[in-house]
Amino acid sequence: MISVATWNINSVRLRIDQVERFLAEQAPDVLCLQEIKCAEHLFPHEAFERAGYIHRAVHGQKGYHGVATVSRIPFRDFSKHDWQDNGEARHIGVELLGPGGGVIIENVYIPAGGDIPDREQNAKFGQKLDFLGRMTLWAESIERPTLIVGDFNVAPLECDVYDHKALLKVVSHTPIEVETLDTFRDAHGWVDLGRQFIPAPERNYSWWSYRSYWRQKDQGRRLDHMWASPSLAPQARAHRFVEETRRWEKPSDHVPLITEFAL
DNA sequence: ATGACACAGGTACTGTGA
Repeated sequence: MISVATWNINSVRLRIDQVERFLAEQAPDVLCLQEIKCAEHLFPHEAFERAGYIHRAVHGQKGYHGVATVSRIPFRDFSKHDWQDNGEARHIGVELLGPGGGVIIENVYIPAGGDIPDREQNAKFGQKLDFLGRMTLWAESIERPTLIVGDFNVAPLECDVYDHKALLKVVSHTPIEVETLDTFRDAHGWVDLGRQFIPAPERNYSWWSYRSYWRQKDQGRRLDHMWASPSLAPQARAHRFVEETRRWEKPSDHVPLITEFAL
């Protein structure tokens, strides 16, 4: 059995103690982090080394964004895509060796997309849709069993937000984003493991704003996802959101997801 | 009602998140 986790940590240096606690308590074999917010030379390699996560692939960037995949089972660096073609560090892919050998794990941080859901008025929104468009072209040619995880910054289903009607014009839940994400899903037949194990319309939010009003009212969204290739999905045995981390002191605004595979 | 918070960089305040 292999377990894989994903977590938008919102600064890995600020929250390295929480990462260590999570690794000690949940013991995933692989952890994919987004928004590490540092260049690779400032990544806290020592803490992961001590915890037994001796295999690491870091695609960092000064100040913003940045992703990293750490593991106690061997992997090799597989790919770093720049689906915006602007130099931002939003993806890293690894290939598992040994247990789970041959499986590709893609760790992605899809752009948030700014405030206004209109590419004419807001270039960032267009960049988000174009990022998904380039991912779709890429997905059409995938030939390996693949798990893609991360902060997708889209809550696709009505039950993935606290108020569907109120959020139809809010970036992360607009119809054009959902359609664009659906097109990406269909390009490879990705299986949404979150909804395979926690079927709609059950609540399973992964993100709550830092603004206290939204937190107190449980106004969350499901922005983080784990999707498996059709050939890999049948091996998934369990899936959970570790919601308690959102109640830790000085938490990330996202919580981790974990999937266990019979590999 | 779309406000409220939090991070890095750098040391006042901006860019970013979503």
